[in-house]
Amino acid sequence: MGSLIPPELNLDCSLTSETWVPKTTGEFLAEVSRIQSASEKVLKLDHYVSRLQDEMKKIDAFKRELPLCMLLLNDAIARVKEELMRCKKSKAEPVLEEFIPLKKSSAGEEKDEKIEGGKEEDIVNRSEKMNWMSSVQLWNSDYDCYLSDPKLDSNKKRKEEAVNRPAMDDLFPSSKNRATGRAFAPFKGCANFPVVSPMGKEGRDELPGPPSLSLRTPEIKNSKDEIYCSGLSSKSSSSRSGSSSATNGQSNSKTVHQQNTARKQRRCWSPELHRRFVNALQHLGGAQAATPKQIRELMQVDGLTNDEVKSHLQKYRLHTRKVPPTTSTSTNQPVLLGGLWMSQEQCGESSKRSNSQSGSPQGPLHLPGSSRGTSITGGDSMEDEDDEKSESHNYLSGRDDV
DNA sequence: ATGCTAATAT
DNA sequence: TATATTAGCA
Repeated sequence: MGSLIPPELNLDCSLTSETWVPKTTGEFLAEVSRIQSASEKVLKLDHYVSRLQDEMKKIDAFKRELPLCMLLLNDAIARVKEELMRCKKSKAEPVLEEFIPLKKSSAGEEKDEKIEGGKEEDIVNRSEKMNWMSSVQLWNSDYDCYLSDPKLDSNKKRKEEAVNRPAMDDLFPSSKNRATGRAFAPFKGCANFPVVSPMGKEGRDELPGPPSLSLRTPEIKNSKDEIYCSGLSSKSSSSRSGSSSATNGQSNSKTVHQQNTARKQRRCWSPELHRRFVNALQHLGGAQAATPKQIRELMQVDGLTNDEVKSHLQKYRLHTRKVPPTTSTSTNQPVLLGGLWMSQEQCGESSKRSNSQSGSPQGPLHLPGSSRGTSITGGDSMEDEDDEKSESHNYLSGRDDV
């Protein structure tokens, strides 16, 4: 392989008389500026550019994860190239050399025109840059889609029956950070969309004002990061989202394999959702006593269906059965149960958010409950769930695993 | 409507 | 392969 590498890219330090010592772009430029010989400057700059490009190639594979690195690198390359150009120019007109201000700040515009004589490197560069740009874009849009219109798919997702369900869910930033990377993605985009109660389920309507939750099941997922769970969003707040039709020109059309069988999208039970569920369960007297319908009503989650609740309840029962809930007894083991269901929160599975403290900045989710209307403001930290805390419950230690 | 099982997707 | 969730049936 080495043979393929053009001399400029060769890392072998021996090529250069001196050992290559990494310098920051600023340092490097400053150093170069001290060089008198224009041709030497060009040489150095060129070399530096090569190195930068070489590194760029290396991290190319991780550009998604390292957008900032790419950016910095790109920026550095632009700066150096700019300088390179100046030098080359000045080489032509040596006289002006001293007048040339070395300004490093102007990274913005890059002129690709290379004087190298139109070597292919030039092309490479350019394409590389473009490439990078596009990838970033991709990334963004991708994400965007994800936020706003999951419907667009990405690779393989299952069917979208989504038709009547506006896409959306907001995600829990907290729980979402997956190692995969989009950690830094801006979540501001959380879409709470206007809730629609698709199913016209009776339930929640009766309750008073409600911050009922709108919860939609995720339309689709990317094979990779897919899992975004739906969060809860308050109905009232919604009203945005329209814009999201960002059907960015992604190549989403890729694999939309819609299955003929319109199978429902899996309901993602986010931690919050689950909390509500458990909460409701308690109000109703336990998993065994509660009925799906009642639970659903108590939960007041928009879009949640009886079937879903039923299913979840079933699973819940199974799990609790496995690990005998020593519930109220003082001996409760927070452990098992908690852990048990934690797993279920796959949605947020990797949600180990560093901030162990309050642990749940999740969303603004208030129980409608007039019962506990208090904590609106500080709502975040401690959940209002009185029950939950008092109960020693089992299960949800959802807040933090630390 | 609820509970259980089979089917199916992840 | 195991598990989670959905679909169907009683």
